[in-house]
Amino acid sequence: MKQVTIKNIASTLNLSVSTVSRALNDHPDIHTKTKRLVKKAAVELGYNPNIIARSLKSSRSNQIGVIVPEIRHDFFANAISGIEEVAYQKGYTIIIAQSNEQQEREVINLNSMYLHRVAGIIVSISQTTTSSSHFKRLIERGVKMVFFDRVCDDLDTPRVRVDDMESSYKVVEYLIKHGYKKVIHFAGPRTLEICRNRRRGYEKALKDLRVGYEPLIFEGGMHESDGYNLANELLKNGINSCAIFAVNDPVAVGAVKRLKESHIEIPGQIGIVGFSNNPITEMISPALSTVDQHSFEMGRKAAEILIDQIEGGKYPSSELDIKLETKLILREST
Amino acid sequence: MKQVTIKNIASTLNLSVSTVSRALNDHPDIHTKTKRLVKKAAVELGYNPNIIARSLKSSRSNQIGVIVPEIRHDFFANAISGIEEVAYQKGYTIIIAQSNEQQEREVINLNSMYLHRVAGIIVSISQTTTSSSHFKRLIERGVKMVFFDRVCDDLDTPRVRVDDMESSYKVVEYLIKHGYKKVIHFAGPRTLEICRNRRRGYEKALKDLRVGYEPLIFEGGMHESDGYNLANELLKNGINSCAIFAVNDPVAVGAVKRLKESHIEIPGQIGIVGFSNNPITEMISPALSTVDQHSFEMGRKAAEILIDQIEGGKYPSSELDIKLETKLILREST
DNA sequence: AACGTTCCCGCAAACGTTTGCAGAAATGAA
DNA sequence: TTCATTTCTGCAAACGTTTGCGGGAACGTT
Repeated sequence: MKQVTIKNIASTLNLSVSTVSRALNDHPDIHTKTKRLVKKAAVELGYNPNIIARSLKSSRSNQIGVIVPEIRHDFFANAISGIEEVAYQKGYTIIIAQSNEQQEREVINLNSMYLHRVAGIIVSISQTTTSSSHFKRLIERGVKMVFFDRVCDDLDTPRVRVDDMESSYKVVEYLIKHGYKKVIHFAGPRTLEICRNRRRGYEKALKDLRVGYEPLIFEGGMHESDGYNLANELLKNGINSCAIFAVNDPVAVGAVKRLKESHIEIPGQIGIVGFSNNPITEMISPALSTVDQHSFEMGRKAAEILIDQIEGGKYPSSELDIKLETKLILREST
Repeated sequence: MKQVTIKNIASTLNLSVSTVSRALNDHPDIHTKTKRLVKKAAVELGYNPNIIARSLKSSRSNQIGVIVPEIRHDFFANAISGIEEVAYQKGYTIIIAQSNEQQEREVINLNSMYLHRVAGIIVSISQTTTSSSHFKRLIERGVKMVFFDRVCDDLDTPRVRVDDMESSYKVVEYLIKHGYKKVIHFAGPRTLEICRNRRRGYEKALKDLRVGYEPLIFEGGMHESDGYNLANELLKNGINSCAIFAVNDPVAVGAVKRLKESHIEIPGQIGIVGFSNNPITEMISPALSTVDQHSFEMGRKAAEILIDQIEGGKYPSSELDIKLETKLILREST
């Protein structure tokens, strides 16, 4: 079935294409009687505007690109849900792509979005991203970009995140002040600023509270398997009395798995805290203490800022560095 | 910075636009020397094709629309991840929208995707969807559509799902044969075919195995809060020795929550089984028995079929009703 | 009645790419 | 050298919409 276009309406009503277009768009130059006629015919003929044609005329689309490491990851799924909510309300659609923690795929995804002339892009970078040149290139071409959670610290774009350093400082402070003789950090990759900052917060808390021992840091990735492996390493080192501050919930959950396998009492022998507040943390046994970073809200905020940028809003991009409040949620694992 | 177009390359090389376009697309009519010149100039000038213009010319895009009830729901996040993997490999991008379990929003999302002239659409319907006319309308206009998991049973389109009836039959059969004197079903809304089929499997198993009691069905929604409320109702009815077969994992998890609040022994007093195999089921205590329906694979399969349809593949749409194998995973809750 | 102003509509270019068809140049055979 | 065929490139329309600008009709004033 052929699609109905403005041309069809025009020839049906013996009007010109431009008159029909203006009538459909309520242009003041068009007589109200003509407008009524055109709109009625549009409904009768089943006319639907072609967004592709509109986008070509304006040289850009009403689409927002979203690039995250993994869609299935709770935190990112929640953030995407928040982004979609705002985009839907403001008349934008979302193109989504995952980098699978690979910088090369991130580059391909970014280029694809550029080729689609998206209105703007929201990104949380992969854990292997070591250069921001692919982002820089598009920013230089005028593409609006907002980063959330995992950001590039050398780019002058809006960012939505939490104060990772302060939040992890508070976690470690809490652990120390509640009797844990030793606090260990399961860190993430240094390529990620959130990991560097969470690590800094850990180190600063130890220093400020004069714990009298050197920082004990185990470094791995951001997945359950990493937490599992680091806990394994911990046990191999004969450490079975401490608190663990894990870089995120999946790592914490993986560690819990391994500790339970060795019948380590949580929190009796080893306490553990994650970061994110994924739904799973409430349900595992023991229920996991964690830092809530409001992923849905983070997504919403990122979308609001990006759309404000796209629509020529009030804020210059270099003035936006939104830090959402976090909240330490204490459950059974501490 | 203005975008470089074929026109810029053409005027730089003193060639026509059509020659440049053909050279870039390796058209056999163009001399290889000319092709080399054009490609070199394209790189030097920083040319990027405009996908919008291409899409206008072909009257459609290389985009796949995906509509799910909720992005943040583990099952859907996994399925979307699987869809994106295949789409990425086959050179498609994904527009994503969530219906938030509302038929009206589903209609709006569908129309938006039509206006964007997506190449095809993958859908899992909302739990309030009672009519398929909005899908029918687009199918009649030639839009390729594939449903997964929650399908419309009156549409002649490809579907990817599991055999819900058979799978739930096996669950109930297992529960009965392993000593549960009474098996109760926490059902989902009847508007969803998966819920009706899971319920049918439950009823058929009871009948076939001549349990001597009537089906005991509590009906609610598909979320944790529904499971919590239904468990509350169960306890209020004074039932504290049985097995529960829940329509999906969130409902099962919600029920577990409520039962633990009342210090009911799982599986000692009440056994419980979910459906899906979300990651959370492995981690809660007790670890939840469930039916694995391979959500990532379901997404992959739906995308493969849709792209095959788009690219004029081998299978007529009315011959495709893919049932993925399920697997009963026994954990601590039974 | 004439003239100036306003209203209403149409022409045509533009956005960037693709492609059917035509024509000029090159090539080979007679 | 001439003619037929092949090669290579260009013209221009098309996709569907938007919009600057121009012109004819209607209207109001003198």
